[in-house]
Amino acid sequence: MRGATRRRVTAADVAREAGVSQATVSYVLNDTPGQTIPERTRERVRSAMERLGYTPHAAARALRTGRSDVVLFVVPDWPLGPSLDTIIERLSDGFEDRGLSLLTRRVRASRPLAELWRTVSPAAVVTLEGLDAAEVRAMEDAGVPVISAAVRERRSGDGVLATSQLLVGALQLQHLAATGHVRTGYASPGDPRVAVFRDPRLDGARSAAFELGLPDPSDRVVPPDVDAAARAALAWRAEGVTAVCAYNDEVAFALLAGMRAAGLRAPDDLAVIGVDDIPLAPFASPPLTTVSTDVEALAAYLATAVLRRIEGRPLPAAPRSEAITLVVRASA
Amino acid sequence: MRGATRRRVTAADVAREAGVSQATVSYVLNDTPGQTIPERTRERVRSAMERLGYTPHAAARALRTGRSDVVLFVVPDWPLGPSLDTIIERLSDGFEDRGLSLLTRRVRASRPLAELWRTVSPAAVVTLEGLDAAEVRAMEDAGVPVISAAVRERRSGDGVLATSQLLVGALQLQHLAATGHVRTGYASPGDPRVAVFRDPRLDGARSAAFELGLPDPSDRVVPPDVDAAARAALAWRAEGVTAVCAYNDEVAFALLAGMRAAGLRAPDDLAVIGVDDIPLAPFASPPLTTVSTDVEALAAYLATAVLRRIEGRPLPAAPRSEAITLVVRASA
DNA sequence: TTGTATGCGTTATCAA
DNA sequence: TTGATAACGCATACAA
Repeated sequence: MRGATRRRVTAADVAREAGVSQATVSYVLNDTPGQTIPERTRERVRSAMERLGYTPHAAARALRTGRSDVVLFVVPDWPLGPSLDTIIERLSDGFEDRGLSLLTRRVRASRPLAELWRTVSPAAVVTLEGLDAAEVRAMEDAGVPVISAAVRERRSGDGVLATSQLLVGALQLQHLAATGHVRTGYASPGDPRVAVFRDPRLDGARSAAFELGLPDPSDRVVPPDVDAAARAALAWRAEGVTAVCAYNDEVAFALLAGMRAAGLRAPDDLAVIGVDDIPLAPFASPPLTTVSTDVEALAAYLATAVLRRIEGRPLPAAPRSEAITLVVRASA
Repeated sequence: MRGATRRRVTAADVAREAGVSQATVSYVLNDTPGQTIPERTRERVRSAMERLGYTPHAAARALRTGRSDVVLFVVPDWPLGPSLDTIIERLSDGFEDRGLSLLTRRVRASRPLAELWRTVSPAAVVTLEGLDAAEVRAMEDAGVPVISAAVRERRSGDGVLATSQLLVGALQLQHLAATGHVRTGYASPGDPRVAVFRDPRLDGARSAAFELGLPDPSDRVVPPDVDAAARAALAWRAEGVTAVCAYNDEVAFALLAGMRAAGLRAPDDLAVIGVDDIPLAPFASPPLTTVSTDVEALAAYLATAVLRRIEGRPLPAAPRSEAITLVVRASA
């Protein structure tokens, strides 16, 4: 039986079975507007489809319409952590019932995308970073809506959601200030690729410090290594720093571990505040105080934005700024 | 300008530009074997492609060949943690230069897949769970290779990689036994959907205990909640348990946090060993001893298996059993 | 060595 | 209310 490769069931087969023309099948399949097909016929066609186990062929449809049922999600190369999963999951969920599939593609940052989207002819393109303007124009010209959650900075214009990383950093520092800290540190991740996120976060912390009349946060790299983290912690202590904003929760975990190794305790010797509120954050020792960026909201926004643009409807109003929440636990 | 939607560049355009027939373009594009095309012509065609910015249309190609450039990765609904990312990333990487795209789709367990693969006509289907046998047969009959990393149990036959979860559990318990523990516990996750992994792992621990003449591990649920975890830890202590195998590192983190809350210390009051060796494992307090399942190897195997089957070549020998490694840190 | 012609399964235009 | 029929862009059997 191997390789018997039964021919696939086509719309023509359904038509024959239902005793109608193949065009009619297409009409009832797509509820083509402007076609008046009596319920009787529709029913006949539908049951024929059912009986034969008909499934429309995506490729044929795509060839004909010039648009596939795929939404291309271009993900930059940087380590993004668990938030990415949330986004992907929410997007897929949102698309499933509309018959759209999410094609996720990690791409080395700012590599030309032309080949990718031209071959796939996606229904839309979603990205996290701000894409090259010329490239966006090319896609839009070709009729491919581009929805981008620019993380870098606020930009006006269609399809751009401003996720203010500045606010994240500011909120961290404000919390530290509110709990009485004056000299602060900023724990940057080892991986340089995340600079796109780190820079604005650090800037946010910086300006918050400035506005509060506090000294500039002292920036140090905290790599995912206990010893190195310990050294960083000690160095901060030596310069009188009493609290540090970590780039994200993973960096915070590393720092906490380093402090433990160095005999330092949080929050008394050094307070630590993270970003993301990852699932393990409550289980840190001590439980991690962090800033939650509500990726769910971001994902939800992206999903509806995509759907709206595919349907040619106007974009929903972007959430004023992401719902950024302080989650206070014990570490700061 | 909006909606000017320039017609796309087709192979015919390239042919015209290069002064050859469309067939020739196709030949050089695909290095069609059995065609002898002089380098001169090839070059002419290639430069024409370049000049016009030609990109083959995936849909048309798929329609013609009956096979798209998409590899469908069917992921079950259970929470899989960071290993999934690794698998996805490795698979995508492995496929990229072959021009294949990974289409990841989370699917509520054991829902019929027919609609999905029939519409997409993927080059192959990769799954983690054992799929319904009839469904697998249907796909293979339709010429779609199915590669599945069965996690449930060892099965013989094509395309099935046995990932012995039994061994994982056994290794955990053996380590605890080797470090002098007699009465042990098993920390199950709160989410019931992961039973597919949990059951064999627990079974593995059980039989290892049996073989060593030790009492059966005492199974308790440790939900992702500090208080509940604390209660579980106390309960274990009360029954004389001195060490527990956690279902995975996340459960271990929760347990460790619960113990801390209950004033218990690892490994003296209760030793804890996890599974997965997640990136944060070294930063646990104390650093987490765990069993690493080497997803990299699994992913690598899956990737080459897919490629081989697509090319119609025989499957590589499955790794005898996954390279399962004990990573000893401080918690057990 | 290259070109011609055909069909893959759909959708959409136009007649009937 | 429905049915022929012509693309869509490409791969390939066959002819030249």
